[in-house]
Amino acid sequence: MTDDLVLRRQVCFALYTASRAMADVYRPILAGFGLTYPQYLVLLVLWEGEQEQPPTVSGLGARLQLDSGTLSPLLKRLEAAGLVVRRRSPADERRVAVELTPAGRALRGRMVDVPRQLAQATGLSADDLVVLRDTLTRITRTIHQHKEQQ
Amino acid sequence: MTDDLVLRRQVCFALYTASRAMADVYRPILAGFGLTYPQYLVLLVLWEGEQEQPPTVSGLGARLQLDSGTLSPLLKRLEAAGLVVRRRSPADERRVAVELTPAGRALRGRMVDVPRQLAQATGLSADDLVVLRDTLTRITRTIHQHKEQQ
DNA sequence: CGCAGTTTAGTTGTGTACAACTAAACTGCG
DNA sequence: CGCAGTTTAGTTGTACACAACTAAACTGCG
Repeated sequence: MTDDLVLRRQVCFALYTASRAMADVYRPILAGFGLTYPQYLVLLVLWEGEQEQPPTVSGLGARLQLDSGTLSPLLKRLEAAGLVVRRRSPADERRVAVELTPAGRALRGRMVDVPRQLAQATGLSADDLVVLRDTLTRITRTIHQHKEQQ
Repeated sequence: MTDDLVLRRQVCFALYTASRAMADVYRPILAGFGLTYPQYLVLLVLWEGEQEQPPTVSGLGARLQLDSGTLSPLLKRLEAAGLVVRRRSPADERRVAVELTPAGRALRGRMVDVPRQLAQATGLSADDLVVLRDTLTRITRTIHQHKEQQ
């Protein structure tokens, strides 16, 4: 059916628009901390792993589904902002460990309220957000699994 | 609770990742037609409005939630590809109408199978895709409505 | 040990996104 | 009519994304 080539029927359009609408909500909140949306995601990963070994660039990439072409300049900017340092691994000099600075660690404390602010700014209930998140996570996993099977 | 600052709990991350995973599925399919994902969305709008007046740049922007900073260079590339022409409105010379060329119209016929290919490539059922799309559309509308109320 | 093949981070080039700005064209009020 | 204010598309600058490539470092097989 040629009717399928209609904008409002496309899942891609729905996802694309929803993702940018959500980014619009985050942007002003994160701008208050001098961060972009992907930079915030990198910091979330680093804050999570505080007791473990600091992740490498490719480790961050595996977590966020981003390659070095995106992460290298992004990390350079986080380093310039004084939030992280990059250190070549002595054991394997191809690897670069990304570590939080004291300022990067301290930033977490100032951002604990961000998830609540976000939920408030979207006008969505906590339950709605949880259902949406879980649906999306399932969909993403399905796509990735299906890709690997080819 | 500081636990909220955990990657997998963030709706932004779920949306961001799902959107890019879906783009990964579309990319090779659209590349076969020499198109990017946003270029395809612009064509969907143009194909839909074939009997009406051709939309202006801002009309396309309203439909896709994109501004001239994004659309102007994108349309320039579609024009270079021979798929659209841009024409200053004689009645109001600020406006630029975006029209399909015969090649742009013909492309639709060659792309009728794309939605089916996509559904196949995601490994999701038609029902899953419909539910996802409707959930996302609802969420996006909620965010936009909430923003206007401020 | 030696070296082909792989892994890793970074660079380059293209194409979005979006904020801030510009310039041209229109509108309406006095 | 005249011009302040608005609308419209385009430009500039910054920051992702991602493909393709590069160079350095490691690995394992012969």
